Amino acid sequence: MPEYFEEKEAEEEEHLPELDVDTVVMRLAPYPSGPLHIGNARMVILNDEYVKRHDGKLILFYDDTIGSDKKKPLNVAYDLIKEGLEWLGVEWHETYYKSERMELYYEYGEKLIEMGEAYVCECSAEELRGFREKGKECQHRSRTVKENLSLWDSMLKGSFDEGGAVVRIKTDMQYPDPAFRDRVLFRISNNPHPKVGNKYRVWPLLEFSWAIDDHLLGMTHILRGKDLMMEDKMEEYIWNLFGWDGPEFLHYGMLRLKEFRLSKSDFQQKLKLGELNGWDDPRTWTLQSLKRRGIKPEAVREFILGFGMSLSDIEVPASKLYAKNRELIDDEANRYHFVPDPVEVKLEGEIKGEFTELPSHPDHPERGYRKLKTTNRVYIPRKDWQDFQKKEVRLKNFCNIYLDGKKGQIIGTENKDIRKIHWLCEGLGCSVELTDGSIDEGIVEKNIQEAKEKDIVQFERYGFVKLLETKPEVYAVFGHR
RNA sequence: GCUCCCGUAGUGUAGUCCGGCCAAUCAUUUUGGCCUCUCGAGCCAAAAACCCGGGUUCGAAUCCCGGCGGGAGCACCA
Repeated sequence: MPEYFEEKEAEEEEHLPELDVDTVVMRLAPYPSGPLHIGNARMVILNDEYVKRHDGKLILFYDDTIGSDKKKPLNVAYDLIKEGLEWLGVEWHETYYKSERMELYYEYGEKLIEMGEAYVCECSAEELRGFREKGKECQHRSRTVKENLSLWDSMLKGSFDEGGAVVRIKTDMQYPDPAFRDRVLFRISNNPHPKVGNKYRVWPLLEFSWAIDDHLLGMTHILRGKDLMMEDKMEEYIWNLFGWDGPEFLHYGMLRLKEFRLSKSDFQQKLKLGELNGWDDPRTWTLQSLKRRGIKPEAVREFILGFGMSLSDIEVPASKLYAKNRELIDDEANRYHFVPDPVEVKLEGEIKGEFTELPSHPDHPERGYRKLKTTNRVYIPRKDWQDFQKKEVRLKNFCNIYLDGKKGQIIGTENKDIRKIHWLCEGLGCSVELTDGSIDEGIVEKNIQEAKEKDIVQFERYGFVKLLETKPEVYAVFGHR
């Protein structure tokens, strides 16, 4: 099977621009508010891919600052993220946590204040926004270094309430890009942190902590979405102040899955409310959920790599991912009959034999055949039962019938060139969990108990599913058609 | 409103930096046909694109200017 993947990959043209360097040091910076989902996969895979191609070093750096009320770090997320990375085949060499490096950020923050490049600001968020829009300096900006240092000390000691003071960098309030004007470097939060509890109340913001760490850890390239381009400029600004040479930036455009728009934090919310069954609920599109649906990590990787490093903002249908996955699983997935929402039809006419045989896989007769019992009571999907009323249809590998209400007149057994439907005369109860969280109930052939749990199989004319349980009844998760 | 980014077939993508080999690549999609006792897979064929307008040039998808369209940022989120 690995050979099969290699062949496929060789065919695949990949268009990642080459880096003109010997080796690279790069980082993955997930925020632990939930497991990785398909929307995070681009960041992960691109970084991993570049590092592998250049035989470099990849650092897993949990970006676990305190976040916001809407976006809180979550203890279970650390492991869920790791689990997702391992599943994707990402190889990283070192692991760091922002929450363990707070003293470092304080140290460099203080340096910036000493240098007169940062100041403590007591404006409210609204005031700050107003001044930023107008391009005006607030009254706190002109404080002396000494004042600032003392106020910084008060911040650390806890003399300010949440929202009471922030540390801002001095750029230029006239700077053309309003987003860049005197950005906040540190702020106060009383929220407890899953790893360090209430030990710290003053937390750095993304661009500052990265400006420090990207330099300290010797990053050569920062690969991030183009939504973070402004953060590049901020990091560069800070490196300049310290006289550091910074890594190079690489960007990719915004990728959206057509059928998926929510964020990790949204799911955290829904999970609490019981609207979702878990972090691997198909509606979350987490890596865990994809695994559960029988999506192969290789399919995800190829899917992502197919977009290259394009800076265009794109919206892609999930069918594109499914197409990749189908290429990978069609060959291995054995076939079974599953009749959702079964309707019983009474056959009229002679039935020859008690069984019929069907290949486990049409392209692989060597895998053997499965037997299906044939009686005069047959179950077919309600959809087919409706569609083929007053029509002739073939029960695959069994017989041709003329369907009239709940009766089926047998009119032969030869393989005629008419539409074929799947059917069952007996079966096991089977539930299939769909992508929208609903369940298809039906019956499946008993032969499925030969399959192993976690196997990916195809329910003929229905789709590829992953078997979660086969005994006593069958529980499967729908992958795709 | 301000700043930045992007704009090639239905959807993505290659080509854009270093203009000609691009009457534009590949995948997917759709439609035919073949094959197959699945509306799966496979094989063959076809459909289908350089946002618009100027300019530079012998020559522009590629360079310049101007529009238009889409996205992101302007959070004490990441």
